[in-house]
Amino acid sequence: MDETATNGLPRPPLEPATAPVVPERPTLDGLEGKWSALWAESGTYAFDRSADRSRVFAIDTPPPTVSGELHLGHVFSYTHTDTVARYRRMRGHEVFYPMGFDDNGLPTERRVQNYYGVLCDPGLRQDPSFVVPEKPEKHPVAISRPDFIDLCGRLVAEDEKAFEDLWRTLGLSVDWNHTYATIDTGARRASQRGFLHLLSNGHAYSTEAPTQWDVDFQSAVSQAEMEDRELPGAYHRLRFARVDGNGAVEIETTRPELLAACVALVAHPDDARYQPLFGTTVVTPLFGVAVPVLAHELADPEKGSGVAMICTFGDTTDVTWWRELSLPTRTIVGRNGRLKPVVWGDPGWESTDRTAADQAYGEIAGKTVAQARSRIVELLAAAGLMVGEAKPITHPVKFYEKGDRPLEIVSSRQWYVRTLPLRERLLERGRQLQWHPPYMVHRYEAWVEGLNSDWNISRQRYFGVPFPVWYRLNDEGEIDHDHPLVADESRLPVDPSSDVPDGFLEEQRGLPGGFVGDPDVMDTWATSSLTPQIAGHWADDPELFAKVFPMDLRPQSHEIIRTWLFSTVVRSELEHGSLPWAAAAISGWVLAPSGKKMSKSRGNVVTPLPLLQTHGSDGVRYWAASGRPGTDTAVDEGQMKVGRRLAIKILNASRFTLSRIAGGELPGPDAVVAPIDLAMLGDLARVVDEATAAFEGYDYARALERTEAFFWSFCDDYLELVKGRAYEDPSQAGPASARAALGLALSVLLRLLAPFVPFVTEEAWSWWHQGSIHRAPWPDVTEFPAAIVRGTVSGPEDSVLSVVAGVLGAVRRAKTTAKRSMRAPVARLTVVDDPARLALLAQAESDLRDAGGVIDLIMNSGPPDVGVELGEEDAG
RNA sequence: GGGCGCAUAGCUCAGCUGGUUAGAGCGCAGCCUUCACACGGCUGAGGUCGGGGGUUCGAGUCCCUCUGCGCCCACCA
Repeated sequence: MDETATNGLPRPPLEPATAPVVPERPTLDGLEGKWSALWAESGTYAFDRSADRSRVFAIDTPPPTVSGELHLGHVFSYTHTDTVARYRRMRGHEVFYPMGFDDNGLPTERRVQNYYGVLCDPGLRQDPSFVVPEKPEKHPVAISRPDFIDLCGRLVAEDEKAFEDLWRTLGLSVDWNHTYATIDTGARRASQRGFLHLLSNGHAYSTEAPTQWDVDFQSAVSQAEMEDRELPGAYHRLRFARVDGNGAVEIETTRPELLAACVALVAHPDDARYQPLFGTTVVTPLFGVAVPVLAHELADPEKGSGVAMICTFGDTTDVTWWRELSLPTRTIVGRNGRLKPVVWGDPGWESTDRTAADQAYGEIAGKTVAQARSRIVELLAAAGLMVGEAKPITHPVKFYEKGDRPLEIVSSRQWYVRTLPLRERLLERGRQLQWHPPYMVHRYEAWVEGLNSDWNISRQRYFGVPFPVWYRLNDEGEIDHDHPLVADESRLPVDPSSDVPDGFLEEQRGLPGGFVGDPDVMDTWATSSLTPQIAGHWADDPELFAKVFPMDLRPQSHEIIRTWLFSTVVRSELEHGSLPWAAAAISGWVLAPSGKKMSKSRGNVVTPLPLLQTHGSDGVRYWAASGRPGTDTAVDEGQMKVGRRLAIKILNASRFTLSRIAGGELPGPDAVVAPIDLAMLGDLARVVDEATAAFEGYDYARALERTEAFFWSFCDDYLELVKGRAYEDPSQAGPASARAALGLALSVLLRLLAPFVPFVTEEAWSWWHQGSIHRAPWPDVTEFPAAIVRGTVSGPEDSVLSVVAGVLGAVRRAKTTAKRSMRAPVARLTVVDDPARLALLAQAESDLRDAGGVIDLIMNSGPPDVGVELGEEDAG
């Protein structure tokens, strides 16, 4: 049975059917528990690493964030991937389908702090006597980073168990021998190894630079983690006096509190109004700092008065101006979001009126940005330095996507990956990737083209992967950032807060002439950008990694194209010089039943477990698989009910079909000779072709739609038409044809449906087969009767089946109109049609008589019409 | 401001390279109960495809334009 399928891979063997053993009353109840346990026990989805590389289909499964619960969106998109995985497995691929858990990062860190009542102090040494607090203390206990990470690990282990249970209930065909967590040893090793390679190849660097900073989280934030929010603000018009005494320059600003950080004014070089001012000097109001008036193209003559004040740093434009115009640094906003103390008169803080400056600044020092803003406006107004009233506006302000207060730009030391020089190569890689749906490539391209800074990968947090580097301290105790001491790869993973660099002793930590560890951890994307390497055991199992990388498929949602997909492409390009996968399948979002996006703040998040219990896993999967690739889909319990009904129908139709073919040997495909049987199988063969083509393009929804439509017509019409004939003497050609066709159709249909409704198809399959349907071969045209293989069966337009089904429909309509039972006999059926169609009808005349209860059948040539005369029902 | 996507029966959506009277499911209405399935079956009534223009023998299906919705990006003066 080891045939080669059209994709060049050996087909899995199709076990011959066994004598059917069908339960009296089939039920969906308990199928999830029964089959998920059996699949686990028999390793149905275990990856065979001895498989040839060409057979491997590897999936870069998205690791869900473990903080909190899985929601229906997860069920939705993971089902999509699972249908593809199951299809690939049946087509002869050895599917590498791991599962990860994203437990690295801020959300986990916050939960641990609250759950255990602890705070991480990276300055502390690991305490060997540390015990897990039973209850959170009133005041948080400070603990070392290794102990903190240990607690994080404990907490997420519980979540991960719950996740795995849900995934098994849903029927994901994941290989549970291949799991990882983004904070586990393997992930830390891979992250640190990847980082060291970036460092040694010159792709990573650290520098002190203006950094987007969340003042609450006290951490840097990368471009990808930022979002705009519309916030009310106001334009304040301020007057800067010219030092030559020739009047004043008026500027407009939404951030008057940064006046003390002003380092220049700027206008567009072509702006005639300000050209005479370029090169002159003005003085800041209140603080009396002399600043130049400069020209730069980014200044917009249309905005405000056409002149902007450049502060260090109000926004990213300020950073650009500061860099390109080589301006001095005069920062006043601290990392805590409050205004830092400043001594006017010190170098860099020269003022024409030191006393006034001190007095004004004293009013705002120590205040938050928002508080300082109101106060400074009062001071300006009181001093008559504001022109007119503030003009309220609404404008976009940058936030950390998880943050509550606007980002500030502070100066700090960070690690960066050089992505800006890669733009062209990354665009090329984007074009090489197969996108499903194809238009999703635009999101990637827009992002790459819009990159305006290198990728900041360091975060000032604790629960994350530490940078595997230390720094020497000179004799004055100053840190030498330019010559990091790196860990040897064989030692990874290391934690520089507790591990010691080679050649040093723990006693030298923090002392002049000694060393300090890098205090930061990596951005969560710096780790998750390596999911193919982590899942494939790049750092510790090169043989496995060679089998699975580059992977075949990255499934993910569209909103993280700019983060996860992008960063994975970057890392793969820099580490391996290749794409990380051949294709990316982008799923849409699940919307609340109202059609709105689900979010915790809206309180419309739908949890999956009750739905799985109510509609069954197959029912929920059916709903999920009906959602087109890349399309946002609303939660629809109606669709789940339909899915459940389909599952029940599969059980009953299988049972019924098996009752017809039971008893005696099932004839092979070439026993199918009756025209109507061949017509049905011809239709089915086309469905196989369509479903296969759809799956090849990752269009699982289309595959399901075609298969399901056929299945219902199979039940409604074909089964009704042949159920009588199939019961007749099996040694006769007619009954043998029906039985062979029924057996083949059921086998093919169950296999076509298996990726979508794995539980019910496995159940029905088990009634007449050994082994799992999920390791059976995907249906193939070679299984069909030779007549169909050669394509001699006509299309659905004029098939025996379609003509007969049409007449059967007319008979049913007549019975319904007459309010009679479907079992009512038809005394006389008169079919008028053209001779060709009548000839087709004649080929299935006895099946039609059986199914319709037809006594007399008259066929006349003429304009199409069906006349039905109902008879009296037998008393008996 | 730029880009992408979507607008087809009451609802959720199919309709692939343009071709006979536009499809499905849900919902709705009616009918049929024990011989696969009431966790059911059968039948039916509902759209002229967001508006306008164009190409074509022919357009829901291609082009232009307008409108509405959603998303992504953009230098917050």
